[in-house]
Amino acid sequence: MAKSRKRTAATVKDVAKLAGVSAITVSRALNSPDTVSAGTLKRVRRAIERTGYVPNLLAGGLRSARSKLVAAVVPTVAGPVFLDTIQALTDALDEHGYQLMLGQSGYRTSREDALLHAIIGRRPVGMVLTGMVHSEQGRRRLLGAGIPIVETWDLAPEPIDMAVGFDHERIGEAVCAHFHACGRRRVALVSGDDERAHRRAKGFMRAARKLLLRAQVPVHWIPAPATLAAGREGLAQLLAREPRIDAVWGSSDLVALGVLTEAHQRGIAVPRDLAVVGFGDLQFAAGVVPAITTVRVDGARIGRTAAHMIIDRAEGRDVTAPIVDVGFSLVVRQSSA
Amino acid sequence: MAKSRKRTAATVKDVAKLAGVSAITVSRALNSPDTVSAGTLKRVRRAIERTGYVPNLLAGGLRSARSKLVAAVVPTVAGPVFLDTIQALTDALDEHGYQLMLGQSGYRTSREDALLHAIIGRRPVGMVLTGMVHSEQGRRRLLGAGIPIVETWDLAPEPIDMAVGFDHERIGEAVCAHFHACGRRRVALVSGDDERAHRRAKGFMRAARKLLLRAQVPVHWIPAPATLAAGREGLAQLLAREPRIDAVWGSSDLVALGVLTEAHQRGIAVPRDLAVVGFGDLQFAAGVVPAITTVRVDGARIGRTAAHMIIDRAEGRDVTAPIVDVGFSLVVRQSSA
DNA sequence: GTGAAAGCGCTAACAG
DNA sequence: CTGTTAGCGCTTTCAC
Repeated sequence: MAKSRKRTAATVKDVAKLAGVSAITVSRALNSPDTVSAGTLKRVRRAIERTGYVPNLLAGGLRSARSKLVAAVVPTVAGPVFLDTIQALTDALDEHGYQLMLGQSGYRTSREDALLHAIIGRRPVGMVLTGMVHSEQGRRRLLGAGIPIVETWDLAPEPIDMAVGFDHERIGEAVCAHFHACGRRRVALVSGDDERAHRRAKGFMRAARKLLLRAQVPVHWIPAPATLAAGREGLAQLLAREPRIDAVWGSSDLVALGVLTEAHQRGIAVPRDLAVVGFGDLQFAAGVVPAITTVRVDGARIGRTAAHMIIDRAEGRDVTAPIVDVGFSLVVRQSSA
Repeated sequence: MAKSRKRTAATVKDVAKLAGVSAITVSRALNSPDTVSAGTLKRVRRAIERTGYVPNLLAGGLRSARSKLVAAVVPTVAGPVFLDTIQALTDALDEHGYQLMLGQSGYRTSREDALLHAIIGRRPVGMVLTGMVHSEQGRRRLLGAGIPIVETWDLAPEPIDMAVGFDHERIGEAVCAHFHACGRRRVALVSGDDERAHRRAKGFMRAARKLLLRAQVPVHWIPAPATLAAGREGLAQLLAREPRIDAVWGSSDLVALGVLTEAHQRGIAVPRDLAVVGFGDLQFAAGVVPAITTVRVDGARIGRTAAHMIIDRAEGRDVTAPIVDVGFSLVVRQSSA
């Protein structure tokens, strides 16, 4: 073979030459096959097959200003919280020919800015944010990018653009109300100290004042990441301060499992002596003994909804409901009676 | 303002005009600041600030054929197995100014091909694959793309290009040897039926024949995703077939926790009557009671190593060790004595 | 140290 | 239904 076909990837021109048509016809055969005659289509397709041509979407995106790339930023992928959302997001995007670019902000504001810069430079058609954008410069950059933005996992009071999530404070209220309904009065919290957990705790405490007439709710704060061990430690610390607590809410099921484990070790009967509730409905929550009462949020729905919002806007359709509350459900199991 | 600066993003030209230099000088100020005089640099930087210019990396990548985009494909992100790898990968790439594009192959061969097509079209500088590429066409496409490829989580016998992972069969042997050392003879498996789990099971059985002189090891296969409930069911099924088993290996810690739970419910003492081992060293494994003996794999190291392999090759450096075995460790805890 | 011209691979716009 | 021309925004030459 005279020409080394290996050195550089095939382009529209190569395909066009082989098929005996012009470059634009190849482009059309790919992007709007019905505007091309059946015969030509067949010849182009064969040429594509032969050359192993894969269209350079960078070039196409540059010209058409449609990159079919959607960016998502999460604080961290490790930690099972955002998984369902990411999975559903990826799947929904994929179904429509879009691709996901993933970034981790890592709970640090410092890198947030550099990350946004790197992402915006790739001209995604939209962005999905989980966790707030903290810096003012960051918000300005995003606004300036002029692309659809969906904030998730939190119903921001003033979203940059669109939002799909739920009300963390109301979850706190609901859990407290559940404890109240179970006849618990000496409630306590073992909670992570990220922003969303804080808001859930805030809702819980507000309800505690109203329903349980308790001004003070003992809280043991744990640093990220929330682990089972932190849950065990949390219960131990709480009991040291308040031996008579009768209900504990953990900020994740992992924490709740830790509380359960520690209670078991100390011979504290759950739910008789201590009611325990978690958050997230992680895979093990329903299966352990006692099964963990928890709060379930439809993470997959959040991801799917976010994907469709971005795609709709990217393709020029209006998004009728730019703020979606997916709600939550309290799943009552054995650990709280 | 006469010209609407909002409608379309600022380009090099806008910045150049404002700074009173040519476009190429702006480019140089950004990509090789030391080739530009200090005064010019300052003026360009101010102009960038003022215009809110964010370089279009698509255009740059098109021209320079360097996209600074790395693609990763995992079967699924939900399921905590690949998380550490993805996290470390994202972080390591980010540190070097690279971005991650994430795809899910979803264990289905059908979509694998379309996914590869969509990815290659974006001309990433490299790809990280988790789980094998099954179709022949897929392998050809990858080879044809001519970019560095790292296969992870498995030491493929004949990697497409590079590989970083561990030997699943040897893990199976190690677990079986551990059971043997604990004096267990009537061993059994509760295993997922994906390819990697199969290989671990294969190694286990080979060792069982040698060490325990058992030709047959009872196995309960469970469909993906592996859940705690499946683990409970698994032990129940195994006991129905073989009431006298004294050791069970679950293909994930979640499955092992299910086995533990079911054992507890039936009054089977662990580890006295039944030794239980898991896989993955998930977050809860060390904290539950009894703590779960498990196999730990350094997922983060896999991700970091893969990232560096890709970056090295992308930047023209040689990768001295294109196949890296990160090994594994058996973490012995209370659930097996 | 700086600039002008050319072109990466593709598709929008306008013919025919 | 198909082709020609131009240009997306940047960076690689090659000049000065």
